[in-house]
Amino acid sequence: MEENSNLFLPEQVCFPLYASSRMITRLYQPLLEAFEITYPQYLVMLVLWQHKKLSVTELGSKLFLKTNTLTPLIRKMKEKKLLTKQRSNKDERTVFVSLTTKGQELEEKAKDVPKELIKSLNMSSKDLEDIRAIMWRFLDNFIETKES
Amino acid sequence: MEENSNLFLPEQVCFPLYASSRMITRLYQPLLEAFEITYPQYLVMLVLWQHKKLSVTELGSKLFLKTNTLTPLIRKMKEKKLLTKQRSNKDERTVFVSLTTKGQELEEKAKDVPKELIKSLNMSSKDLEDIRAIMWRFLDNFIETKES
DNA sequence: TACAACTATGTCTTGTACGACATTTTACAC
DNA sequence: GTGTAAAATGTCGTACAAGACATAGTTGTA
Repeated sequence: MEENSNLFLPEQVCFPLYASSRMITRLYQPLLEAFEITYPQYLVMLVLWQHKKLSVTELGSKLFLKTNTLTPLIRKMKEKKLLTKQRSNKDERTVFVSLTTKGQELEEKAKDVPKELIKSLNMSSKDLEDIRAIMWRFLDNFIETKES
Repeated sequence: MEENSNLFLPEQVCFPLYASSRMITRLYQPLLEAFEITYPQYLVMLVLWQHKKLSVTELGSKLFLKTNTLTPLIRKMKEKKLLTKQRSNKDERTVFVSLTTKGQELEEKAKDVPKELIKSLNMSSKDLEDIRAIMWRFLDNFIETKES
């Protein structure tokens, strides 16, 4: 009995995480619709609201995304006039990304998004805090391991 | 101070979950490479190993995927001779999916994947169990809420 | 029995992700 | 100084993921 119970879907650890992640992206959608941005684009905004000006690679290291994903993402956000690109003088390889006035103004307009999202998750405070702690623990360890 | 700390990336709950989910998919890759399947395709296999024969919609309800995602996924897996499609006699709208012999044989070959993956996650048993419990709690509640 | 509502599947389009690889620029060893 | 490795960005191809919508088949009901 139970010989292959490790192949049983409800026993899986990663599947519910994977599915939850997609469901959460769905929950963000109605909240971000008003600003005409997607969830990944919102994440880029979060980083830029905090750091003002970053290279594509720096942005990627914070979001765990490579440039081959970021380049088209940034292009679309540039088309929406949310940000601008500027090549570095010191190092011609580097491209800096920073917000336009429109992008900066979005911060104030979107300030209730996290609260609204948390509400729609309908999870206990303890579960939320546990998730946050465990997932960051995993990510921090993941980076370390990769850099060795 | 801290007026918009809720827009601070490290304070986010969903972002680390989103990023972790992607990193885990990367960790699965080397383990699934030998079987020439992707992680979403592996999830389909998990369901079929357990349930033998399902309609596309039933498969989708277990994986939280709609048919517009599953149809191309199933098509690729059919091309790989892992499964077959069969239209129902009772209800001509319904299409059943079931494994080929090759697909069934993969179960035995892939039986160590979960163990190997868990190892590569490098997380404590407690964290793993907490994640599993919390994420399933969220998903179960998510389904309920949607069905009302 | 019509026929409208519903259901199951699928197509089409848009938007991430990401591996493989190319290009340009910089840094570094000799 | 010069060639070579390394870094930063980007292109290309493949594979999900999901909204909008189309289509064929079924069901409930007037």
